[in-house]
Amino acid sequence: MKTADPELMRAINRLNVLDTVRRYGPIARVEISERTQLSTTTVSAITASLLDDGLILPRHEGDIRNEAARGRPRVMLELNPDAARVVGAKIAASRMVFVVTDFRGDVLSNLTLPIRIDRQPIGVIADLVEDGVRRCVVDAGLSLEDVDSVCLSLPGVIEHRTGHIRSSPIFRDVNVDFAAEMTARLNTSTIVESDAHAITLAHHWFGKARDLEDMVLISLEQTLGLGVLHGNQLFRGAGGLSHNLGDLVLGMGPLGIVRLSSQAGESEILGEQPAGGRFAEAIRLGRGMAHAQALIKAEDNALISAAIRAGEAVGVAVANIVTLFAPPRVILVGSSLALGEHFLASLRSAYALAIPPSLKGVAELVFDDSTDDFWAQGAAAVALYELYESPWNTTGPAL
Amino acid sequence: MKTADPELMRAINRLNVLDTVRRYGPIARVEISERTQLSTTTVSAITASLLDDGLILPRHEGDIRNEAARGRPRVMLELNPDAARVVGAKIAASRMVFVVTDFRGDVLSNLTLPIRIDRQPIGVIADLVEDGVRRCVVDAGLSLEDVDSVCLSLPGVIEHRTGHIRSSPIFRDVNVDFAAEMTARLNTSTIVESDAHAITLAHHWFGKARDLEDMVLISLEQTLGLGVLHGNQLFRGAGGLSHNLGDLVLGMGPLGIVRLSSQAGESEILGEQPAGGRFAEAIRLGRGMAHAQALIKAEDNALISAAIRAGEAVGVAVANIVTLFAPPRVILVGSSLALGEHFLASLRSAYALAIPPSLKGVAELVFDDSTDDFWAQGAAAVALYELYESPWNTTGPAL
DNA sequence: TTATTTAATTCGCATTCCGACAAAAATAAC
DNA sequence: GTTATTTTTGTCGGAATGCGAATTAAATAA
Repeated sequence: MKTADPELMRAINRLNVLDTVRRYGPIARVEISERTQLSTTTVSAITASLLDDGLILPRHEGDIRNEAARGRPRVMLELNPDAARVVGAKIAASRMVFVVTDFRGDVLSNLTLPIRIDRQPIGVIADLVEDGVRRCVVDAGLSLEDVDSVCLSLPGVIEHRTGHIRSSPIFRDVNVDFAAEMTARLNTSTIVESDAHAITLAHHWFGKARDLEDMVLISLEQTLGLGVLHGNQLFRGAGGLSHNLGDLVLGMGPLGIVRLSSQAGESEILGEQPAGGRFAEAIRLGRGMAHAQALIKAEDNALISAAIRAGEAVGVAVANIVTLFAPPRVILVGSSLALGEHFLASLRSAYALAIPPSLKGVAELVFDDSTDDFWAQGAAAVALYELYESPWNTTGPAL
Repeated sequence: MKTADPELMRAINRLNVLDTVRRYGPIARVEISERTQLSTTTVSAITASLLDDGLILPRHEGDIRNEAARGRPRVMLELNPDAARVVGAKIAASRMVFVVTDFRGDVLSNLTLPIRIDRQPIGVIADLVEDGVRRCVVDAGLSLEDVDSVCLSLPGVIEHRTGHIRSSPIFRDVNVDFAAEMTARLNTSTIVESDAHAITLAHHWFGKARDLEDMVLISLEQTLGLGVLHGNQLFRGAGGLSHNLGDLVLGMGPLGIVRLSSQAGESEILGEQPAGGRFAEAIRLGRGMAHAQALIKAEDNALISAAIRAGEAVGVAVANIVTLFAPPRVILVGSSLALGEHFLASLRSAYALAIPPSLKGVAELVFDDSTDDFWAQGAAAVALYELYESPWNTTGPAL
């Protein structure tokens, strides 16, 4: 257990204030005091220190005051966008998406590389990632020295704490210390995180879970992932392990184990397509779901039944997750949502059937089809959060 | 978020020291300092305060010293057993078990009431519980005024934080504020907790998880419960909700939803027995599993196949839990373990099939058939933990 | 009897947060 | 235009905390 000393105390309160400024910024000191339950004295001291470190700024321009406002006007504080830059990335099987954001998480530049990297050797992938990061940083008018941290998000089982990729559908090798590899290549602090966790934080910071401190997110992509937010924090399993939902067992059929991935995995939904055909080509390029959507509109029966089957499987899985975590909201994201109403309807009805009566109405189902940029922005948020936590001026006490 | 002030700091460190004394006591101050990473100065100050409050005692008698020990001898510290008394209880459908423990969690007296309370009105159950607590306290040679806290553990969905019983197989009513009801009746601070959580803490304190800070426990009784230990703490869901594993969906059969409880619930395993028969009578008295064990030994084919079916279902469920939490150990407890080798073997093989290859070997399966007393002792531990946490001398600073 | 070794305590310092008060900066009243 | 009022922000001293250095305590070894 971590020992509680004054330093930890300050770290906690600093993070608390900083995060309050992030969430509710521009915000006056008095309001920070109200929200954090810290005394105005303490808030003043901490904000002074944060101002001194250049992490926040007083807002002068456009002092919006109420008409009837009396007394000394509030000085609004907000994050200093220029306090840091980070890179967030979503690495998927058929594309990589990079964003550079400022200290607030606002996107400065983005870059999509539509490259199929499936099962390439680690060196090739690392080359491509390195290239993407560098190009995106240049696009933002920056140099890598200006970047404080990089967070790469990928599908699979990612051990954030150690930087290892235990297993990922896009890696041929297992148990790669990708964080160390990329830190060395970029000469910039680099961390890794599950893509599901990244999009979970994205929704907590910018999306459909800003108002919640507990929720669950399920990502339906090539891999099926899970993110659990618990008390405003990502719930990382025992060893920082992420969850691989696709491995969940839905039943023991006559042919053996039926896993969720075999019903709702991207490749299983799309099925075997004749090589060289237009559909197969679309899949190879990562446009499989978009193509499937078009085919479903044209009433392709095989695809429609696959979508329905997948929806049922996911609906049951979601119900099981809700049974375990009882979150107030479940957000579903990922490319499979593009399958359309057949998929969603069967998902909803399977969920309604599978959810135990006692939990009926506890969890709200929300569907979200964000762009890949949003995922990458979430990865950036992971990097930013670690910056917020890190002690900035370890060089002696605050003045 | 809780604001970090010196008071919180002290509370954290006090709890840390106290818990270290509990776990490793009798223990010298130097060793506490090593284990907690607190300075010897701080440990001295905190232990002085704990001694002052009478929560710990120096051990004089039988100073076991190493032969070759030089220097000033260590003063061993241990919990003061008389610092507090608590009552822990396991309330099940066909019996109630009470224990009175001292501050260390050692059992002073125990009492089993083999009463069937299934679905009785709340008043009747409360009467019986009140009676049991009072009798067990008297058995320990105490009066209720000597008891600092009572913790009642029951099956079902229990909201520990608010003291409400959301739903329980032994309650006719739902959403009962049982903690308030019993606090009023006993005139003693009373809390409620899921029985699965109680036995989870029992294993962490006294049983097969003393060495772990993360683990998962699955209880197989009338109700199927789950306890998750995360960082030495019980993981309580969003609203302090407990988990009801029986509601997990294992598959969509031709007859609709197949829930775990329909395969592995106690009543489903034992099946419909002819009313008035010996078996039915045994079930009514809570001896169903013992009876079943005897029948299985006598090669009752219906029961054997039920046991095998249940084992398969539980094995799959355990694999799914492991997929989500990746704990280093899973402890299985509960009356259903009495089904014997057929059940265990099919559980193990289903687990081996269902566990994803990447997680093979991550979790160790441990079976435990503790007495009901152990469950009740776990409930007592829940009560004790809250005492450890609570600020003892809010009356001014330490001297 | 003296030196050595280990454990525990005392003392002073740095840090934290907080309450009371004072300064700052605006509007409202005259 | 000057003064009073209101609200926000900063300053100062107090209380509590943990830590490092030095000191005391209590035993064995020489």
